[in-house]
Amino acid sequence: MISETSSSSNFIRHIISQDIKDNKHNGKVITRFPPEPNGYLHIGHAKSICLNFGMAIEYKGSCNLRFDDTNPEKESIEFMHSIEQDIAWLGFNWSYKYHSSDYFEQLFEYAIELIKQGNAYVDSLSAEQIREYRGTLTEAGKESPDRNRSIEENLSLFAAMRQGEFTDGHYVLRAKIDMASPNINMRDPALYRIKRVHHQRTGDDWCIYPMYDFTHCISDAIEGITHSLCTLEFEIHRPLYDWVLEKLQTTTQPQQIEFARLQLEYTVVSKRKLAQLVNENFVNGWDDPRMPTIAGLRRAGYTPASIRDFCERIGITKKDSWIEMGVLENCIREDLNDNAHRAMAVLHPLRIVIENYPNDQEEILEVSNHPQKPELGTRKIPFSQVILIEKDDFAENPPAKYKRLVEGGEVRLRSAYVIKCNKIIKTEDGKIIELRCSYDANTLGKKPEGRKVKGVIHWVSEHHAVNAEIRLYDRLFTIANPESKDDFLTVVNPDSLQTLTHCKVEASLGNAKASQRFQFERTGYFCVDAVDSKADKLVFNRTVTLRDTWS
RNA sequence: UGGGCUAUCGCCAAGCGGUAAGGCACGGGGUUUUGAUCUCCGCAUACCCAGGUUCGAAUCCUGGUAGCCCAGCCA
Repeated sequence: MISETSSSSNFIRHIISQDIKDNKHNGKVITRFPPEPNGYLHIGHAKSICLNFGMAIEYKGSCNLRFDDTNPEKESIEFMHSIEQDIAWLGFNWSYKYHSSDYFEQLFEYAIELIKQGNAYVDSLSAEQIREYRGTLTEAGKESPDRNRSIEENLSLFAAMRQGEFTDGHYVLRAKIDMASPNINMRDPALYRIKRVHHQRTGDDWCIYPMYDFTHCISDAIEGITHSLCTLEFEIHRPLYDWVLEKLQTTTQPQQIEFARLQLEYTVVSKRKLAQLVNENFVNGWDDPRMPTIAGLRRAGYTPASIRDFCERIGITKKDSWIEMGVLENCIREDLNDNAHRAMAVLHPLRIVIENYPNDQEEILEVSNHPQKPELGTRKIPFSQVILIEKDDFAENPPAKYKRLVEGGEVRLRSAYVIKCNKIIKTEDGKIIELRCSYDANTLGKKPEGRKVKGVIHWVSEHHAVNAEIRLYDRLFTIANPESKDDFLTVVNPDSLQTLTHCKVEASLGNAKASQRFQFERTGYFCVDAVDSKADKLVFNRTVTLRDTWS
């Protein structure tokens, strides 16, 4: 279970702390995470999950998972499964799992209660008419001719609605509030609609389904939720939330509190847009490592702890804000820097023959898995006459301050010897295909005598290295706010994925397990792709690069 | 121009009448067999603007300005 150490507070903690002090809700804290099962969870949901479960943990309360499944047209069991999996992966345990549909019968009874009070009525206006009658932001709406239908008639009509005696959309149950309210949500909002759609859980039991505004507050009350945390766009619904509970005199009165939703630079989070990226093949599925979905982040190699850390760092406020990508990246770097084992992988191999190293010799070097953490153990790395280094780590015409290998220069092979480049071998058309070097046998684990060697580069033994495919991912969009474009697809980054199929990784990586994470020294953090990597065909995804203060 | 909400460093964010925390980013020094990590230092006389109250205001009052949200039988 996750324990929370909070660095700075936020307004929701203030409210909850005060409520506990006042013994409101008998000092209890019960929250809920209420996703609609109509899509995959994304990083924005992670913020809400961390908040709701986090408050419950911090205040020794509880948090329910509640599927808000009142619109069967868009929802499915598959989405429920993925949502549960993602929450569990993030490290949270719900106290109870509920569905709004569990309450359909009670909701129906509550609706009848409202009708009996004279606070709801069955309306025969069409959707278009209701829109016209609603008025505008600056003009009051006008009352429906059905508004003063008798309670008895409303009761029998509503019962008939449930019995399936009317076609879809023929009637709607509405709250009777105030058609002149400056808050449009209070202008007799719809409570129930007729919709003959098979529900994933209740099957064909119902042909009328309750609306969000009616369902959510009552569901909260039924579960004894104390603090109903939701995003800012529901703020304007709060008077309705409170109205319903007040009229119904529910035994508990949950308090709705709104916070600003997460906006992350270089990403898009709307379901429609995410679906478009998948359907039009800009990415390879909902769990593509470039997607801001939890599944995508997981496949990219993000850890649950790093995402929780991110959610804690960005804070909770009511202010619209944009979080820079660097914050998320910093969180995963910090985690992986501490915990990922180091390894060597050559992405763009360049062959080196060490001429003074016996060609039939082979050494097994014992190398630390983490330079600062000996407790993470060691691994064995073979060294031999022919090795592979990164193309970039040799320069025929080096830029200023270049400290890797140059002709006639020396460089340290990480965890091995210092070598000197004696000769460049080129093809007829001038391409460098090989380097002839010599090594200083007296530099294994010790500094070379009489000179300083600044550069350190990674390498693998050609004969022992394992083939791997490495996928280099970059941000999916070329501008910070893709939503600001009329067509966000025009700002998709064409270079967001670079697939390298001829990489060579050190032998120890041959038995890496699915999803295992590593730091490939000097190049970044990578994880074994959970879907495509096979024993005979390793695939690594780049989670994030190392910080680079040089280029 | 109806109503609701918001405004503190490039990006986040504490602060709740006693004289601007922290993180990310950025700049610079040190350590280093990863140009990584680690470490040290620097980074808002100032809190959207203008008045006012107060010994004292980012915090209270008044008046502005800007941004976001609401007219689904979506959530």
